[in-house]
Amino acid sequence: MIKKLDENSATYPDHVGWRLWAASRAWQSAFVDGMRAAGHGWMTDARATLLAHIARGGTPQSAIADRMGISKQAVQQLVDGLVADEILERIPDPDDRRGRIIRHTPRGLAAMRHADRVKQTIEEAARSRIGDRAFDCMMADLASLVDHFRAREPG
Amino acid sequence: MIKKLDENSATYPDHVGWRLWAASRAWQSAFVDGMRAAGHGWMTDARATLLAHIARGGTPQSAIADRMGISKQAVQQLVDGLVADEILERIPDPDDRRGRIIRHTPRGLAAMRHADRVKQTIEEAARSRIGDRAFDCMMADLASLVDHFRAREPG
DNA sequence: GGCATATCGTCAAGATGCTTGACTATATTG
DNA sequence: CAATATAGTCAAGCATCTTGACGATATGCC
Repeated sequence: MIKKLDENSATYPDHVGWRLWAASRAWQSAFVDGMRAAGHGWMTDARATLLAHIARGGTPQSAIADRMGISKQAVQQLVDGLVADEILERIPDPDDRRGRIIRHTPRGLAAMRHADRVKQTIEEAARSRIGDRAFDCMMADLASLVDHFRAREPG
Repeated sequence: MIKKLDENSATYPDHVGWRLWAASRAWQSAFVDGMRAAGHGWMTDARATLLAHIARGGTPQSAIADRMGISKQAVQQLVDGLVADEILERIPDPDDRRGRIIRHTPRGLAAMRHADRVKQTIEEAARSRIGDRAFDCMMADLASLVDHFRAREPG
């Protein structure tokens, strides 16, 4: 069994990176827990991240790898699993006969609708905790930060 | 070879969780890249996270697992590797004969001093990108958020 | 003191998520 | 048409994390 993060502070380092890590991890953990509690026992951190990179209308498999920053083979394996669980399906790309479009199955779409509700619940709780203004400010700052890092790390 | 995150936006989902994930991942990636470029080729994401949870004076091994939110066995394996690379060392805990204190070796301390500079460089760039006020605001908001999630997920 | 129970570190085995390398089929470019 | 690049796949392997079991030590209660 794994204990959750505790708060007894000593002289531990603290900086943006740590806080981002902790917040991101906590968010993801809350989401996966919420989905599992709602009957989606197949959800994992990696799958949640992958699913967050698939547009509702479908996304070329190679685009997923690019957006996630992992290898195409890793995407393939993740997608293989989700196809086996009937969450995703591969259809031929009409514009490129080499390619495949990854899109949600009906079951996957239902799960995504559920995921939206779970996310909304988590977000509303967080929003009411730190306040609307601070929350919106943080959202904007995070977006700038992401853009900043992207610019610094060229292909 | 892995491509970095790209920015061609379609109708992809966007929410706090995604931004936190992207920012956290980018920060960690920048840190690891910076350390490796500085000759610390042994640095990885998981090691960086672990090292961020060890106080300069040393930390009981079990406390690391608690703070990181992973199993004590996972911590052991990570520490094993860092001990083998002479970054960390285990010494007996004077207050608990079952326990061990994990602390930095001289080589580890040197690496940590270097890490501080790398972090500072990354942070300063980010700070100048989004502005001091927004940055400080975000730091505070992230701290609230982390506290919030911790409160929601009891041991 | 003595016993029940919990915790610390460890060994072992296994699952997951990622990597690189090699290969085929198709696109693109000149 | 030839050269080169890209999409997806198969295979093998490594890093990270998990659960289960165990001995040694602490802690709490009688």
